[in-house]
Amino acid sequence: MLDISELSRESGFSPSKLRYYEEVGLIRSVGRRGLKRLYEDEVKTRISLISLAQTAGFSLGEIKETIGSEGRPDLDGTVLAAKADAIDAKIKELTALRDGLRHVMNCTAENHLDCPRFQRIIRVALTKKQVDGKRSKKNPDKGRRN
Amino acid sequence: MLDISELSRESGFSPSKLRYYEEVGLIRSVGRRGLKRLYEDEVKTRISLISLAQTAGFSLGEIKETIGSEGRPDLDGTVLAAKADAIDAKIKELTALRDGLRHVMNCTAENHLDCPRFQRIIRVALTKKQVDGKRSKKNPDKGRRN
DNA sequence: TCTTGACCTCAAGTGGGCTTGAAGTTGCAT
DNA sequence: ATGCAACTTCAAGCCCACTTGAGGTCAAGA
Repeated sequence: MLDISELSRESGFSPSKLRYYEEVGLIRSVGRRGLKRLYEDEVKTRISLISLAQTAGFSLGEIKETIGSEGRPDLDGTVLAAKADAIDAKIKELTALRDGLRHVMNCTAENHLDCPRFQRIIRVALTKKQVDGKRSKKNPDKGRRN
Repeated sequence: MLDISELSRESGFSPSKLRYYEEVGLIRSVGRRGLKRLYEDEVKTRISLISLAQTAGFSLGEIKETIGSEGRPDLDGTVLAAKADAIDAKIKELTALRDGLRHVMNCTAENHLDCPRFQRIIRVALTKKQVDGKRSKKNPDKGRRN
């Protein structure tokens, strides 16, 4: 059992952030000591998980949907699998990007965007993403979601 | 040379997004055909790069700072190296997260947050992050930036 | 008992990254 | 010459993830 300031100190999350997460149902407190919220130790793992998932680019909504509001809501296997696959895809993109940057560092081309090697690296990373495929016919300014 | 609708179609970025990027100096057009902006082909690579960098969690500001407003502003090697390292760190986190999720999928523990294997995976991912170290003394609600 | 300081709630504000909408301009086809 | 679709600008709006601020409450110590 920890209060909010302990949890904040140990997790590196500001108290306001912790309260906010509780408000949106990502974590929960299990009571009060006076006014102070009390958290179970478990919540530390939960917070770490949330932090990682955010790094992976998931929204709080997606995270909640994946890990549930309580610990239990038996994390649906297919959801988890989908997220794991999404992360895999992201890892590939990041790897390509990193390689691209490292290449640029010791590439002598004056304009790196013209460097064929660089372009290939970037393009390869995105062909995976191109599963997004095609969408709206015309393009009267509307469209896509990224 | 392409106009905005062609670029939009080929890149999957909405016209408004392209105009916005131009406004903030991430891309540039090289003239007009009538009213229409004209872009060089180079900008496609640039856009791909921006997209990847966003996936990696960088803000538009950071991206601009890294790849410059024009193609040239000779991408500072140390900045690039730092970004590459940051991406490496992120890859490690994502890998751990993915492994964690995959583990949960065929872990029989009723509450996965209690599963020691899972906890270890998560913890390992974050110890890398703990370079963030310590900060403010007290914790009167102020503090940190994540 | 009184103060103090760390917590509390709730509403409003912030910054990033765009999108939307109104009003105007343009080139091309009729 | 006229219409119209596809652009243009500019300001305002929106969603997300929080932070900030005002005003209130509590419990531990002087």
